[in-house]
Parts: sequence; C-alpha cells; structure tokens
Amino acid sequence: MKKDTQQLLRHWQEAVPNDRLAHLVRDTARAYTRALQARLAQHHVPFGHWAFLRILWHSDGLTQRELSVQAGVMEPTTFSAMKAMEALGYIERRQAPENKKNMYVYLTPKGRALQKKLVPLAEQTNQVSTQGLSAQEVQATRGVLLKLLENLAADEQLWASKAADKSV
Amino acid sequence: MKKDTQQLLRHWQEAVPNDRLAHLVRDTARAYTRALQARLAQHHVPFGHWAFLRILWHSDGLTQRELSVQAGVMEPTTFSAMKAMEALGYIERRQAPENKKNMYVYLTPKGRALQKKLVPLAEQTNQVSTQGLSAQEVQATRGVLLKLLENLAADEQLWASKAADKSV
DNA sequence: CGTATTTGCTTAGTGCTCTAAGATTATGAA
DNA sequence: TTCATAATCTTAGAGCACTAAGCAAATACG
Repeated sequence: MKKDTQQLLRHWQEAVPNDRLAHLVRDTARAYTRALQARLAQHHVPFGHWAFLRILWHSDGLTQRELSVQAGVMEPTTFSAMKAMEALGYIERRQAPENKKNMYVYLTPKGRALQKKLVPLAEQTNQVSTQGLSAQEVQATRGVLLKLLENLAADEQLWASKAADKSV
Repeated sequence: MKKDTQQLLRHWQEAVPNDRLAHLVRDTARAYTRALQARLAQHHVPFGHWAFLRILWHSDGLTQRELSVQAGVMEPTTFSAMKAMEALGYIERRQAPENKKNMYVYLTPKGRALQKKLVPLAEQTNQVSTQGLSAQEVQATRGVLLKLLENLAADEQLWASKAADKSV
C-alpha cells in the first residue's frame, strides 16, 4: 500500500536522461503540495487557501487583483478562493467609498489567528525536504530555479507576442 | 497585457526569504507546464496526454495501473486520460484472454506518429529554459531535486503510517 | 465635457488532479 | 475447493488552476 511514490522515486533514480528537467520539477512540486496539504488538513485548511493567507498575513487590505499577482494566479482563481474564505470567516471583502470597482480584502481575527498554527507547518515541510542538503546546495538550486523561471517567462512573453501577430 | 508573469518574476527576484523553496518549485513547474502547453496546442494535443504518450512511445502494451505508476498519478487520472485518448484515436484499450481484469493500452499508428512532431517541442522547451545555465548547474539542480523528492517521499510514507495508526 | 479605452470583478465552462467508494476479477489460505 | 483478501478498473464528486467573455467603474484623451 502507498508504494506508488516509492516506485516513482525508483524510476527517477534509475534513469535520468537529459530532457527531463521539467518533468522532475513538476514531480517535486506535486510532492511538496501533498506534504503541505497533509499538514494543513489537520487544521481543516484547504491547500488553496494557504497561498492567499500567507500574502494577507503580510499585507492586509489588498485588492483581488493585487492578490492575484502576488499569488501568481489568474483572477478567477483568486475570486473563488475569496468567496470560499469569506464563507469560512477568514476574510472580509469591502469596498472603499472612493472606488466602487475594487474589492479590498481584509483578514478577520479568525483568519489572522491561523498564522500561528499554520506557518510552522510550512516551515516543517521545507525543513523536512532539505534534510541532507547543504545550505549552499539549496541556495544554488534556488538560483537555478529562478533562472529557469526567468527564461520561461521570457519565452512566454515571446509566445504572447507571436499569438498577437497571428490574430492581426 | 500579460504583465503578470513579469510581476511574479520581479517578486521572486526581490525577496528571496528562507522558507520558500516549495513555492519556487511550484511556480517553476507551472511555468514549464505553460511553456509546453503553448507548444502542444499547435498540434491540438492537450498537455495532460503528453505524459502518457511519452511513456507509451517507450513501452507499449502496459496496463492502466502500470501507466499510472510511471506517470506518477492516481488511477482515475489515467483512466479519464485513456478514455479521452481512445476517443481521439491515439490508443486502443484491449484485454488479454488470460486476464479479464487488466486493460492493456496500445498505441495506434496515429498515436505513434505524434512522437516525431511532439518530442522536439519538449526538447525545445527544456533547451529554452536552461539558457545561460551550465551543464554542471543543471546537473547539480537535478541532484538536489531528486533529494527533495526522496525526502518528501519518506515524509509521505511516515504520514501514511501515522494515518493508519490513528484509524485503528 | 463626453466618449473610448482600460481595469477589475464576476460568471461560465473546461482540464487535470485528487479521494472515496463501487464492482469485478485474481490470488491466497483454510 | 471455497471463501476471504488483493488488485484493477470504473464511477462520482470535489478542489484548484485555466480561458473566454460579460459588465461596471475608472481613467485617458480628443
């Protein structure tokens, strides 16, 4: 039972061809998600709310648009998360008198109180994952990932302009 | 237009605190997915089929279970992908006379023909992403990612047994 | 001004992933 | 052999991400 991940791991350890960096990054991301999800589930917090809570703990009162950018997701994703979090009583959505378009999101005391419980779980996850790795190795990897992200963002930009050309 | 990814990137370049490796890995994975997705879309191949096609090009005639393990996903994910791919004429699902339970998956000529068109797209994506990085850097990163995956798999194992305890 | 464009929120619909639970076949033990 | 247990496929339903498109408000420009 639960041999799947073990088998997947063996698969990676055995054959590590040249063209699979993307695949490896994706598998690692999924493993991280599962690890944190399992911990958050103890407190009945869905994984999807975590990213938004973290941003809000740091800076309250953002618009949904700003929240989307910081979380790196599209607006509809933010929108449905906000609706759910509002229903759970973690946040309030309010409009300012000077602007009837923007929706400003504020934590409730209940939402703010989660920070103490949840942040250690994320720290634990990251700590568990980097066991046996040196600070240098982790730092170097961070740099490489950042560079990958940069290259892929440039590529995306290129594709977006190509698509714009085509639609003319 | 399309400033979001740029803003996300800036976010990462500015503040790189200690506890965000998981987050960075996830963002990179999403960027990879988007990059490949854009390329596959030219040939009207959904991204979700890619992983399975790659496995099947390498070894035909696997069961859905085996396919799931190799792809690192759960059976229902494989199941629905297979149904879709069968409808598209990329694969056939057949049962062997000696086993009425297992479903063996075989590529059709049409499915096999995709290999020539699609593999270069993935290679291009990986190549684009690693621009400006040395082979050593990439290799080292691969090693670290593998170790992260290993640690997280061990953690998952631990949680699975904990959950089993609790359910007694 | 007043119209045109842009911005931000929302709705609707889709894809990929998961868990939980069902049904059926294979396998193992009494 | 027969019955209990495992494995495999399947169904159902949910979460989280996306795109496309609508609407309403704010901003920019002629």
